[in-house]
Amino acid sequence: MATRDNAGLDAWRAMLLAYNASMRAIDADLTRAGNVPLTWYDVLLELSAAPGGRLQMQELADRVVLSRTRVSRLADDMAKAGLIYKIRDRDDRRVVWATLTDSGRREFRLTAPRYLRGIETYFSAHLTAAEKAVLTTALTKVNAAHAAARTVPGNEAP
Amino acid sequence: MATRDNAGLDAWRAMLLAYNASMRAIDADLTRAGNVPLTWYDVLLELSAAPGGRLQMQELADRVVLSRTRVSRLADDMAKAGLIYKIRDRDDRRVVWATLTDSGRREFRLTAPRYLRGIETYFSAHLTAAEKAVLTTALTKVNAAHAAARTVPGNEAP
DNA sequence: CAAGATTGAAAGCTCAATCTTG
DNA sequence: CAAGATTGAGCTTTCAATCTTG
Repeated sequence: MATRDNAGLDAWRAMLLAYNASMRAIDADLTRAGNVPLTWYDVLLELSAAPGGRLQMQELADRVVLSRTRVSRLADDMAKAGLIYKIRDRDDRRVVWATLTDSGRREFRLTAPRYLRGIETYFSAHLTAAEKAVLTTALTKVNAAHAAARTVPGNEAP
Repeated sequence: MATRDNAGLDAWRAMLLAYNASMRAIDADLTRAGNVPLTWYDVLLELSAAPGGRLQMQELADRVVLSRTRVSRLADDMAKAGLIYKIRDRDDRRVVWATLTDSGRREFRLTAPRYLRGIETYFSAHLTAAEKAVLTTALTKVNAAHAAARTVPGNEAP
């Protein structure tokens, strides 16, 4: 028994291990080099990509792989470090905008190459072009399914 | 600039998101159903697969994706819950064996189907057979590289 | 009351230091 | 002194409760 569809399990197991090993190696390199931690980098990245270099806390949390709560504290720390600043919206005073400062932009430009090199060294270097392509399309489908599930929850407790 | 080799970065990004979304969904299902947390399940799994249902703390930590420290505490909690027991080796009294109890085996058999169903639902279901195969071979290569790096560190500080 | 965001308490996880045995 | 394992301290992350505004 239990010999049915090992393919899915094998793929899952491989991803689990690859993700953890690569992530730890990349993060260790960044830390060793005195760069900002990966979580901070992720925030800088998303803000850099956003129009005006700013994003609502809500949106930021959705883009970064962290809980809303965590992003709130993270943003406070980064604001204290001068990489971003937080400001309330004029019209809807419930929303808060996290905005990149010049210092934040500088830090992002400084860290990005190291981060990209880490991905290359610890991950991409071991893959062929065809494999990269398949990984991207396949895992993007998985993500799409989860994103759809978030939009249509439908299974809360009453 | 920076338009070179987006393929590796895209694949990385897709894996990051897919891993997190799937993992959270699977874990949430397990928790909601009153099963043991994923970390406990992983320990049960590795012990089940090990000859005699037992493993040194060291070996266990290597197989599970957690630090040695964490596994030590985890094993204590699981022992307190009666799922495993810890016992010193007779010959080399430095090593400790974590051993599955009957209760632990039962819990594993109970949780396994749910876990496998979670992987299927939140991950495998979105992939073709060909994609699963490529994911497995590709990511296994990544893992092999990291395993090799661990065996031959060679880059410590003096 | 609902939505956006933050805070308090607690669990998860890791690093460095320590204990014990070979 | 080195290897196996644990412990203390501290950071990270989350859940539930709270505050504020629409």
